[in-house]
Amino acid sequence: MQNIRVRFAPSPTGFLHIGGVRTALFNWLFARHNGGTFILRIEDTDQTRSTDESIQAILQGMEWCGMNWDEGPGKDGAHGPYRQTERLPIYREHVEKLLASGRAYKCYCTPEELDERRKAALAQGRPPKYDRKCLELKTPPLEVTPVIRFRANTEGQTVVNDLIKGKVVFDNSVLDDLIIMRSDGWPTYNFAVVVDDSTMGITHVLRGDDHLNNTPRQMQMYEALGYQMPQFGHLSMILGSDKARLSKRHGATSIMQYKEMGYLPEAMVNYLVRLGWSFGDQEIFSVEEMIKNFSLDSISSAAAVFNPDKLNWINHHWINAKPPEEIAKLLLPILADMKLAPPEAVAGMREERYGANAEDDLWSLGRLEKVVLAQREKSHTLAEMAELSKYFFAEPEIEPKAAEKFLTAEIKPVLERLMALIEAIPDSDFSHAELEKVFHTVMEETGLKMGKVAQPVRIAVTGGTVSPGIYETLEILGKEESVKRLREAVSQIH
RNA sequence: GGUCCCUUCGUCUAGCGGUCUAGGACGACGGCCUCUCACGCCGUAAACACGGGUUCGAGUCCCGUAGGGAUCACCA
Repeated sequence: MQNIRVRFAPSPTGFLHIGGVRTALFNWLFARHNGGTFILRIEDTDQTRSTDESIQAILQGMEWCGMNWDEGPGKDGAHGPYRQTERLPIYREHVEKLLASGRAYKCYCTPEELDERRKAALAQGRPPKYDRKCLELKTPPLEVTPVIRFRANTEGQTVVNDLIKGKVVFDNSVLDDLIIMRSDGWPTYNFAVVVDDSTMGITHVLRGDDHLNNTPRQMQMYEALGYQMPQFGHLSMILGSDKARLSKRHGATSIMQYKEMGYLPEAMVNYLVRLGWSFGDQEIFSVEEMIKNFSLDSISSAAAVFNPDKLNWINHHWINAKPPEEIAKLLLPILADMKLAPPEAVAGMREERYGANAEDDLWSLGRLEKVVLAQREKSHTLAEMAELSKYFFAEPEIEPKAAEKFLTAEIKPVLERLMALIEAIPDSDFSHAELEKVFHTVMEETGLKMGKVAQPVRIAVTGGTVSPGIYETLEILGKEESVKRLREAVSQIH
């Protein structure tokens, strides 16, 4: 079998989009499954819209998702360069070839003229195709810098044997002579992709199905250039809840926004791979499982609606499946962003000195891990986990409604007794087991049930009615802090 | 508007002519568990867009219709 070479070719005109990530992912999985080569190419011929910032965002996004490229920016291969702006001589050379063979010609029509004629055609109900005015032009106007057009074959049909959509037939009469090089000397998309994909030895072009209509014209260029045709596969789009193409108004669309909201790359990739691809009834996939089982023929050809609820569920799964220590390391910067941890704590962690010493350090890795263990089953995102864990890192404010209901005069002596018993626990033995004994003692003495005792304590130490198990909560807070908060709460009861 | 693509529960999907009284998952609802919230477990409701063919037999093949999407730039 031939060595498979695929590519992801984003244009750096914004942030890396969720849809782009899925396209990249399918290419990457296809390459990895088949032991092929995955290439990252930057399509930045539109100088007015491309930015270096966007390139960085793309590289970051790819790296965060764990999609490594074999050739591309920072990874030179035999087929570079991998930025279109660095490939100008290659495009020029190919244009010359087409000009020489008569498959391309210069066109002196101005954008204004073209626009006018397009509108006129549309008004008369005719397709707005270029009229080939300049094809046989004898005396070119000197004051106009020409563009180069590809001379399309408008006879017969072009058949795309698409890997995903199946056989798609186009009448060549729908094609027109499109511009392949602009007056500023830069190639346009349809031409640049063909040149790049051929010269980079791409064997399979897997891209969004918004490109399906471009395929017949690109196929003609392969022919005209004498290049071997790759196989095409067109992936369906990702839609928003209203079935319109996913965009900002549906919420976050940049992959790095998801990182900031506390989604794990494992979850994003897992969610995205299941959007349009399936493997029996399996929902949860590790990257290894995806690579092992990935196949083009189980890709759906229908568009899929992006569902945040399911993403949350998958993220929840991976938060619980990943080692707590790693989650703890990811949680800390988020706490810092929320002003619940000092920047030094984050810096300390990066230096790996962190958590080695102080037991009383609120942000030690060990303590953070306990928080993770206590909160992860109720967290859909790391941001949510941080939000739920506020009271472990700062004094809580007690919710008035909860205080009114649970911190009553009747419960005051119970809390006082409990506090005394907690204080009597030796520092060295302040554990789940000892706390349990204390609670049971109080319950026996008072005849109260667990719920009657636990809930006031919970409110006293966390400020609210929701927290992990009360023993875990107190243990994480530590003896001193627990007693302090209880005392404070009791003193508020009159 | 032309061309192209798509159409199974609200959503992601299984299904590749008989095993479909259509399966799984998210979400919803109900219950169990329980110190709160969750998790977990059990259960319920929920779909083959419509109409014609082909066939002994169609969710599965073909053709229409409808609906949705994409595309028609000196953007990619």
